[in-house]
Amino acid sequence: MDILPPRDASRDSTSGELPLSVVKAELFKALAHPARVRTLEILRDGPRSVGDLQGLVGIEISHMSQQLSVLRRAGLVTARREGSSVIYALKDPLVEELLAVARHFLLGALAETRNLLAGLQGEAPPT
Amino acid sequence: MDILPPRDASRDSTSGELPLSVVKAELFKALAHPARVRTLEILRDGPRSVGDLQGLVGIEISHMSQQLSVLRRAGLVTARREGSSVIYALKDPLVEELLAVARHFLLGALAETRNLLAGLQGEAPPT
DNA sequence: TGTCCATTTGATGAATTTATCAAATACACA
DNA sequence: TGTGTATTTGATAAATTCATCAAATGGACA
Repeated sequence: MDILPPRDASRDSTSGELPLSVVKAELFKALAHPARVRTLEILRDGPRSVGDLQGLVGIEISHMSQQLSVLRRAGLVTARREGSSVIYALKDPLVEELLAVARHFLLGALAETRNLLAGLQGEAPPT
Repeated sequence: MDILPPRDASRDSTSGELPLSVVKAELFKALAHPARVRTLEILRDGPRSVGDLQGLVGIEISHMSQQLSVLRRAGLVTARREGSSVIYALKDPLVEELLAVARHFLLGALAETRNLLAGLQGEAPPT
């Protein structure tokens, strides 16, 4: 991680946003895995037990539990115990909105070129 | 990365979204670093050269260039050469919206408890 | 052409994340 | 209490990302 220098407060966007950008990065980090995104997408349709999620996401149960703990720590989901199983749910409707905005952005990008993954454009800087 | 199993298409959210979740995760990965988030926040206020960004973000120039290449590959920013310098800009207004939604989510979470980083809650599953 | 400035690329070690396995914990129920 | 099911935790190797340095590239301009 970077060690931030004295800090240049000359611009507006530089003031008071240093910690926020770190926290935002943490949030995005929590979203930065296919299994976690899938999990949130599934939870959009309603609460689910760990076992259910595991089947739908298609990863090993202990891995599922680890991913859920990442989502929990980021405050993206809540968990409540129900009998012998634990039921997870989205914590905030803004999580759905975050996914929706991401989807719109990607669809827009796709409409224009098709290669976020293959990376044939946006690849090299202007020459 | 996970190797996805045959796939369970019994639920709606499971159909046709497997690749999208991977691409979304790529997008969030591109956002998952404080320097990159800062960079985008700065670019909200208008286009900037690499040198300017480097000063404002406060990381080494070659590191700055690397981070910009991550943002470029994710389609979050555009670059154009102007004389001897390269000017970066946000590519899509939805990038700003993504940051705004993230901020709202975090402010909401903060209002309720204060520990995404320290992780004193959302830490343990229900017992 | 040669030199300077701006930016990118490549190489590399350190740090972090991912995926897997084994073991622990929690609860239900006989 | 003991057994079975559900979930979490801990350990660990493999993969990825980060940060730093040195070298390469591109353009401006003398």
